[in-house]
Amino acid sequence: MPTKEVCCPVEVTLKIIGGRWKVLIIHHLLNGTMRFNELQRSLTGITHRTLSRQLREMEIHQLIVRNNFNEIPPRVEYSLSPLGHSLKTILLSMDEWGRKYSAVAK
Amino acid sequence: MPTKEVCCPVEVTLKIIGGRWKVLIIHHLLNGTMRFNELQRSLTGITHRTLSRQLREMEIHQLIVRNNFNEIPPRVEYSLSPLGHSLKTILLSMDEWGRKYSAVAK
DNA sequence: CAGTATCCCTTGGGATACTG
DNA sequence: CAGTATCCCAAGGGATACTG
Repeated sequence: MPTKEVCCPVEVTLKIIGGRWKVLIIHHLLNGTMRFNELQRSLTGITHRTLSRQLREMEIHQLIVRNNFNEIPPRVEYSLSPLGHSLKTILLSMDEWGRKYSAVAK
Repeated sequence: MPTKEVCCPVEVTLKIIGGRWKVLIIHHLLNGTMRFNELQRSLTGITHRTLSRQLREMEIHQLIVRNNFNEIPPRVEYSLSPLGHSLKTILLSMDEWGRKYSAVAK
């Protein structure tokens, strides 16, 4: 497999929301706009370097909107785009299944 | 982060179905029982070593049932457990979102 | 406050050869 | 047919220091 072709739509979605943090970031942004450090404090354990990269990827994938106020001290706000917000259904399904799994399996 | 604690149910689900192949395996098994080589032929590009490991993990997670007929030549069939089958909702949501994403974004 | 720049380490998964 | 055993590599992400 030289090129990792992704053919299936399910795979596309997994590519976009996969990884350690993205779903958590989306989860927090579902409640509204948040600033960078505010997000970092919510996502216990994430480094600002990682948060920075995750947010940029999600911005490129058009899931979130970055609003830089160009103030001193800096102020940048992140919010979900309509596309990002439309992931809510999947997140809810995953939340529900995760609870069931934790209750049923082991 | 010495221990990668997973607190959120959404994260639990992502842990279980994340990775390159699991959703595809589930997708194929939704149509019914399949044998090992049959699965490998369907999942273009996967090596038997990787398929073997993915299936074992999914068996441990109780998503699939492994049925070894103890015949010569060997015959092993894999099918979804009820728990595994209950992921169908999520897969469908992800499929739908993936299609929309591919149509909308870029 | 909101980031970049380096460096490093773990993990997922591929290639290939061998086995009951 | 249905695997296991070795070996290897790239990518994700953590730790830390620095910056506008």
